[in-house]
This record gives sequence, structure tokens and C-alpha cells, in this order.
Amino acid sequence: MDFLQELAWRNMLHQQTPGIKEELEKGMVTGYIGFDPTAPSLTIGNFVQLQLLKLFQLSGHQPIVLMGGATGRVGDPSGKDAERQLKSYEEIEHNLQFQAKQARKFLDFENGPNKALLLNNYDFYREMNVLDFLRNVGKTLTVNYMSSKESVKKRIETGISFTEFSYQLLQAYDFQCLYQQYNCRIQMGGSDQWGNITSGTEFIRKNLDAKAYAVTTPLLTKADGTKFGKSESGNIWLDPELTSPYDFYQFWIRASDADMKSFIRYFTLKSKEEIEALETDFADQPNKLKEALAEELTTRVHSAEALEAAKNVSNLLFRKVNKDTLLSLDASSLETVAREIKSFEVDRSLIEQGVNIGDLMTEHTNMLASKGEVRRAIKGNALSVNKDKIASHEDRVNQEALLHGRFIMIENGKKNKYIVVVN
RNA sequence: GGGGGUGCGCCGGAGUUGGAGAGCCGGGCCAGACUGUAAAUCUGGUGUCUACGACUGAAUAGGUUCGAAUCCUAUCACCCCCA
Repeated sequence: MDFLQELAWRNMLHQQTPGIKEELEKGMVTGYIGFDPTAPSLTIGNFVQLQLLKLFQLSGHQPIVLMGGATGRVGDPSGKDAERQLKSYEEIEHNLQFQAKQARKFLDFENGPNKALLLNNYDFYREMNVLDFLRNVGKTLTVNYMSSKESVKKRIETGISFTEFSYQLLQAYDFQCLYQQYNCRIQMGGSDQWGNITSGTEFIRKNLDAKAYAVTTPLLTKADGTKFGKSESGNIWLDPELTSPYDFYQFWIRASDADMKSFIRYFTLKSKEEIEALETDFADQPNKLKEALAEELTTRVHSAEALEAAKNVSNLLFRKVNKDTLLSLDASSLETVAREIKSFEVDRSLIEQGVNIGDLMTEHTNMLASKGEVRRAIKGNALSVNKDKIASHEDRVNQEALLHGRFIMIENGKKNKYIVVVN
């Protein structure tokens, strides 16, 4: 596999520095991508970067995952129109541990001369004091050069702290350290990182009198212009506690047709031939492509078992949708559904006494935020209990609604489904 | 340090010369219909509640007034000009 060709046909090649093709053809090269631990988990946005490292490794090169223990403490101004809120050291350390664990799943850290490495850039600064920094790092670039970077220019009007302004120095020095300590020649990333990355190649050129290279991928955008990686309910995380495997699977199934063309090439490890075959069928069977994508990614990010559960639940909830099939489900199937979708536990006595539908959905669970929302949903014919539409906000739910003596399925519209579990 | 301005719904805009605001337009978002769990289109909705009604609401806290988003005082945030 040729790394650059692979990126090219996947439409993942945005910018590259000259000479990189020749460098990669010489043999195994080491390259890295940095990840700042500003969130408790990686997202599918970060997954694109992991995918890039994966393809790099599959091409016979050595990937480095560089966790931003240092840079995360400072904050990258790229793509932000306002100053970031600093995270506490404890939070950053906690996030870093979690993200590092996640990243380990996607690359081969065990075998071969090109086995992946996981490093923390805090190690580069542990022994450094502020004077060392100013003399050894800060002297490399002029403020003029740094100010010409897009990430800084955009903030000149609205303001940028010295802290965030310095960020590119840290990232550039990272690259220099990796070059010296690990012979790392390439830095990759999203196209928004181009400025930071080229600061790094500049460092290596000036301080080491050596040549380093950069490759970036186009930032993934959605057909409707909204940011990739966010659903209406927020980020899509790789952590199953934050985004359940079912929700993760559903994210791909529900994706817009128009986005499929880029998604399928960005996210799967399928061969060019397989992808082209799927794309040919796409017009007739758009859902087949979405399923293929959802299946591969759910397996890779979670597991085969998680995919199985997510698919089962999806089938139960979307394929066979009438009341009879719901009633025919056995208790263990419902148990599975309750684990995968949002479920709420309530006291048995509550249901035995009979509870108002609005109270149940707001006070006793938090399916909806207010009773006004419950009324509006009922008015819009959106609410149902066990597949029976709710006609009035005065309706009550009692033990007759219990399936197998302990489950109630409540739906708000086609997509928002909840299970109430009685105990 | 001095002077001026702005601040209401998730966002953008319009409007309010002390006299009716849960309140205009657009976007977003939610739901319904149609579909394929997609898009487009059409329809309804988008502060809270014990709901044909009531309550809260114009940055925050006070004040003047029969009546305040509008006037006054203080505070906060942002913007502009001068130094």
C-alpha cells in the first residue's frame, strides 16, 4: 500500500510539503499526530486522525500517537474564535489516561519494526524552566512569522492571550523533540493544523538543519454545512459510557445520503474495489452502504458483540414495528433493548398506583424537560406508550402497561425511544 | 485614566418617541404527513404551570410612576473614541 496514493483515492489528501513522496519511498518512516486531552473521550472527529495513523502503519510506516499532556494545558487557538477555558491539571491527566487507552485499540503497538508508539509531550517540558523555553524555543521563530498564521490572524481583532499565542511554539518544539529522539520525519493532522505543523518543520530546519514533512487531510464537512461529529444531542464519543454502541451505530445509519460519499472513503478500511462496488449499488440501496459503514465502525470502535446487540435492538425497534411484535418480545430481548437505549428505573408502587404520563416523563425520569413539552408532543401526535398513541395529557400509565411485569416502552416521535424498567 | 454606546427567546435581524408584548421576520431545532431511520417538500410547534386561565420574562439589583424594555441610581459584560 502506498500511503499517499491511498490518501488520494480516499480524498483524504489536502496539503503536503514537497519531497514527502520521495521520503516515503525510501523505506520505513516515522510520523505522528498529536491529540490534546481536552475532553474525557476521543470523538469520531479524532477517529479520522487515528484512521490516518492506521493507514500510515498499514503502509509499512511507524505511527506515533502523541498525547498532549503539555499542549492540553495551554490550549490550541486553531479554529476557535474565543479564548478557551483552561482545564485543571487533574482533569487533563484523567482525560489523557482515558484517551490513551482508547487510542491503543486502533493501532498495532506490539509487532514489527513499525509498531506504534504512544508518547506524552509533557515529557519534553518536565525539566524545562521558563528561561530555557524563551532561549531555546522562543528564539526560533519571530513574532511576525507566528502572527501570520491563520489561527492567530483570526484572533487579532477579538483578542488572544499570550498563552494561546505560544501554542504553536509548543507544537513545533514537539516535532523537533520527536525528530531528535525518535527520528520522526512527518507530522500529520487535519488541515486546520497546517500552520502549527509547518511551524514544526521550520523548527527542524532552523535548529537541526534537517528536513521534515507535513501532510494534512481536508476537514470533514457535512452536506448541510454543520460541523461533523455532532448530532443533535451532542458529540459522538468513542467511549461507550458517553455514546452507547447503539447510538453510535444509529449515527451512521441516520447519516445523510449526501455525506456518504465522503464518509465511506474516510472511515472504512475496505479496499478500493469493495468501496467502489458499494458506491455503485448506492443509488438503488443507499441503506446497504450505511449499514456496511455502521457495522465496520461499531465493530472497530466497540466490539463484535456490541455490534450484534446494537443491530438486534435496531431491528426490534425499526424493522418490526407494530404492537403485536412488541408484545411478542421475550423478557431477555427487552432487557437487551433497555441496556442499549435510554432507560429509566422507577419504583413499582408508582406504576401500581397509576401515574400521569407527564409526571412520568418529567419528574420521575427525564425524558423531556417540561410538561409543556409533553403536552406539545401529545398535540403533535408524537407520544406513544407500548406503540399506543397517547391522546391526552391526562392519560395515566398503570400496571396494565407493563410488559413481562417490568418494562414499558415510551416513544417520542420515530427516533426517541425509552424503556421504563420497574423495580 | 477620560468620554460615548450597546445589552430581551438557541442564533441573526427588525421594532418599541412612559401606555397591550410570551412578541414580528429569517435561520436553527422538535414533531406530523410523504419516504428509506436519508434529502427535498408541505403542515404544526418552539418560557413555565395545577392550562379556554394564570405566572414569570427586556443584562443584574434597586428607585420614580396609575403604568417601565423605555426615565433615574448602582453593578456587570461587551463595543467604539480620546489619552
